[in-house]
Amino acid sequence: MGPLETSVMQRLWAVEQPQTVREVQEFIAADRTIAYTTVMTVLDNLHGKGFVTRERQGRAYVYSPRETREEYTASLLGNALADGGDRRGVLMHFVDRLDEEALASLRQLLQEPGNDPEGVP
Amino acid sequence: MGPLETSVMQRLWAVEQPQTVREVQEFIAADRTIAYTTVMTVLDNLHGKGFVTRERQGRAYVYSPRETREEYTASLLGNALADGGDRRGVLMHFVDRLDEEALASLRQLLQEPGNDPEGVP
DNA sequence: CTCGGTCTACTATGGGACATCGTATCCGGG
DNA sequence: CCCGGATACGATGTCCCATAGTAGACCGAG
Repeated sequence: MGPLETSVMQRLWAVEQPQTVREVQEFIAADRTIAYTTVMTVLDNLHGKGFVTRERQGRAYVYSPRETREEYTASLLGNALADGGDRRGVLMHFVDRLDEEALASLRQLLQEPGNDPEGVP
Repeated sequence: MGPLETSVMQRLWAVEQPQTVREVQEFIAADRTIAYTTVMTVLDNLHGKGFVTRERQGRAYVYSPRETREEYTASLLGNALADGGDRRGVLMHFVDRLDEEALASLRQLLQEPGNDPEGVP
């Protein structure tokens, strides 16, 4: 995903409402000049790649992210872990580099019996 | 990192000894045709990007990965986590999708007091 | 019903990274 | 000194992303 595509996604993630091309364009245009059609093309590409969904509202499309930013990032982590070598080794280095805040989150998340407590069907 | 670069890295990771261009080329040539100079260029690029180190052995270079595959992957995870939104949210989805084996590894790694147990300065 | 503005669809162009390899050059051993 | 293998350098082709113009569709106001 390129930098402009990333900017667009971050805009979609930052607001709750689905956004029109115009809204996204105006947001990015606050920082730098960018043509309306450029943003439109990017949104169309993102739609083609399945990163966003869109729906007609009047004659315009409104775009929404398919996943939340956190879900998307979690997918990235999952994919990287899946084909990045020995998983235990990867996780070892990964937690080694986490700060205390992240470690605390992780410990808490792992204690909660999110899935099957001691799974007896 | 492109597909050929990935192949080359995986070869370097798969063996312990530093590899010459020739050795890497022969390995890849087992699957598909590839010119010696192509592999050389890729290794040179990887060196330029800091993914591998090299050292002269006679008149040839021998190449070694700078990091283990697991360290490298862990870096990817760390970077993705760092700029992927709310870290707690990301971690939540991440652990949600892990299988039991990975969860067990993580739990064990988090119990070991790797850094400061209940750090009192 | 027609005009004008807004939106989309299609097309095109340029840059950068990766893949690919040829040629020129260099160097050590026989 | 000369040869074979290695490196250095550079040239192309391809693909993706960024960028944007133009043409056509559509809707609301007179």
